[in-house]
Amino acid sequence: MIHPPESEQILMDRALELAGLTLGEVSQSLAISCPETLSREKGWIGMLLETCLGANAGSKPEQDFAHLGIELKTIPVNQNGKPLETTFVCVAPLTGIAGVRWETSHVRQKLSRVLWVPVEGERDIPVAKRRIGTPLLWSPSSEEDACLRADWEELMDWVALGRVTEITARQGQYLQLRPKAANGSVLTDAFGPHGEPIRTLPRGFYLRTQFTHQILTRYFLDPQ
DNA sequence: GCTTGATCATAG
DNA sequence: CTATGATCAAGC
Repeated sequence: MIHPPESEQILMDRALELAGLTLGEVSQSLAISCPETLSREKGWIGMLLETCLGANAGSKPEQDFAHLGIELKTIPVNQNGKPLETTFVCVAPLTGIAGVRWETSHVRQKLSRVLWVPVEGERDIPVAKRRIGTPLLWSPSSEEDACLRADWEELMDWVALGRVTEITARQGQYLQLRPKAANGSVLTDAFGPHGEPIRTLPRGFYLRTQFTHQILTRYFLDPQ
């Protein structure tokens, strides 16, 4: 077990050391077997990187590096550095949301500071041969924060009005709401349009690829 | 080709 | 079931 990094700089140094390595090389050094495909282990890359960077493994509802206030996100990209998938942020609260505000929302807290680690994600590259890219530490700009807030407020308004089942992934410029469950039979509590209790699929907030692409692009074109 | 809706593994 | 980690794959 690798111990948690004592500082942001140490975390970045560790992440930088991984840049250029393949997932096969990294997993082998940790004696972890690398799957042929991610179809049955969709979170494998994220777990692998958590292990090498010393994140507190497990399913605790807090940031990966809570003592540093940093969340780790691996992101699959193509050869041009363009994200291939949306990025899951957190589960959306469907009950007990009276009084929830953007400022104290889980979305904003999770995204307050993120260590993005791009990883080659094209499916024609064997998992073991996919290379890890240059990491980048990001916090939302005031513009990005405002955009996310607008999307979040619209989506949460619909939830508050009992319209969660009407929400589509087409809503939200950068932040969308989609199912987040093991399968279609998983149900959670929510409220319908007349305030009546209903059972519906759990939903999660996801960042569109356009948004994460901007983050990666901004960093490489306009480093701080 | 890209997005939306559906789904997979694991821990507690 | 809910939390963590996400990608799959049908359909537009």
